[in-house]
Amino acid sequence: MSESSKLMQKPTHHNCDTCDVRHKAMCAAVDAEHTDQLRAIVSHRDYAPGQVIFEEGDPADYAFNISAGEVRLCKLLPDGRRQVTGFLTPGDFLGLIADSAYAYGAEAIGQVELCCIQLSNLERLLSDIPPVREKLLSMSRDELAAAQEQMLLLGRKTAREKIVSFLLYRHKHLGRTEGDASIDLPMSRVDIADYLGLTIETVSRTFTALREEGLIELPHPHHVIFPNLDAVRDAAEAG
Amino acid sequence: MSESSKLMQKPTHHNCDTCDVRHKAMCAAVDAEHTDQLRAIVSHRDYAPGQVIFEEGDPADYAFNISAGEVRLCKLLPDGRRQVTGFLTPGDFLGLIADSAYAYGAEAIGQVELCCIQLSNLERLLSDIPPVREKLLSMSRDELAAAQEQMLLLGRKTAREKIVSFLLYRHKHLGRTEGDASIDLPMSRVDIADYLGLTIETVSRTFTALREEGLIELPHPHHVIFPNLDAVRDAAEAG
DNA sequence: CGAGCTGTTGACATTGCTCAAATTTCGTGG
DNA sequence: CCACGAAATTTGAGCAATGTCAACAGCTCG
Repeated sequence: MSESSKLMQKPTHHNCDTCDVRHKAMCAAVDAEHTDQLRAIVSHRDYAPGQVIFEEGDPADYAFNISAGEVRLCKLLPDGRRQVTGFLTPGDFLGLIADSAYAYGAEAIGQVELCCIQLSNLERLLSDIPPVREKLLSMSRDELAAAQEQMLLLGRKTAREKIVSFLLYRHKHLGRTEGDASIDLPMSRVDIADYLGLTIETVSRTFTALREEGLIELPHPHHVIFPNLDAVRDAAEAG
Repeated sequence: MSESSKLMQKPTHHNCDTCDVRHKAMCAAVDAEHTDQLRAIVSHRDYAPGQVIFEEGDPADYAFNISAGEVRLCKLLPDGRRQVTGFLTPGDFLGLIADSAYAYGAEAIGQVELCCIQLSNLERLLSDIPPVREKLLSMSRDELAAAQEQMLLLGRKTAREKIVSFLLYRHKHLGRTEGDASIDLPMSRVDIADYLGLTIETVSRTFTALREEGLIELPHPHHVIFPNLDAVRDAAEAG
């Protein structure tokens, strides 16, 4: 199924101590005393835009943490219809395993850096350092809550509400600085459509409609400015 | 928000040793030596059909295991639109917590029996018996994989495919005996519609269409017979 | 400068929704 | 066991949101 893993660029070693996302990632639960053990078992890999990290159903050998860039998770139907089940950002854990195979495919959106851990090593880490398992459990709890929220969006929100919810989510969780009322959308319209259960045309038309109403500005298809954040919040669920 | 928890019927004590679902539930990871500890902290409660177990946003004090019956998980939009994010069956864990509040509401579908554990006790159990944390992690992995699958269904499948996938899922996971090509649907059409992101009319019409095509028999709205399981499987994702 | 990709816009088709009414099921009491 | 009323389900007719197909525009890269 996947030659993809062989296409990975060659491993490079980075330093866990200076890792930008250490505080957000699973590794935050590794105390100073075990950092050597952690450093010994992780490696780093870079991916080019669009590159496949692994495909759904591939035998799972590694788990990953996102160090930089953004990753899309995809599930496919036999006829090619695609659902993007999530976008991962730095600090997120990557590698949901069901029956020792990946439960979704993962692809780099832009340039991506991953921190890789072989599963056998991860399991040893989990038994050696109880807080890591706790951290992982708490992270999957959060992920599950996010999945429930996404089901509500997919099943019951209108196209407009889907787009607005998506934009607000990005702003809330990935806003650069406190006062910055703007967000980047590194992914394509196809990715957004497949994430929200829409077509690219509907996504595009909805962006245009929101722009014409003055709810957003679109200086560039991948950058959104909110002139009035509260007005956008009103549009999210109030119909 | 919720007077519901006060409406619970009075706790009764059952025996963990004779528990029907012990092998499927979280408790399976509790070894014989710790069963006393387990028995000491669990209680049982019964719920009548339709009764609210807890609501989304309620402060979370208890976690549950389903002992008998079926439970629906619900999320609501301010205007009343509802998404059923899952149906839980005996052995399932209930009580996803985000920020010390329940992430969804839970309601009994038919008569339900729950095994209840106070969260503080559950946490003690988790630290005392490492395999329990492992089991819980593995259960939430499964749940997350199921959630991804449901996103694919909600975002990309047609009404017909949604219904067929739903029926096949029930058959695969809840079929009574090996050869039994029939399933029960204890929940209402409203529940099914809200689970699949459809309206009750569409659900009903789709059932009728499947019946007229001979793919299913409907001796009763809550019982489905599959005269030819393979034909149904073909209809699931092949468009 | 032209090819190709991504995004936008337009015209039309269709799935699934809305509103309304008929029918079946089910609980209750006689 | 049967009758009655309420609730759940099914069916019908028309409609609207969103999808499909097609053309066009803007940008990037060679």
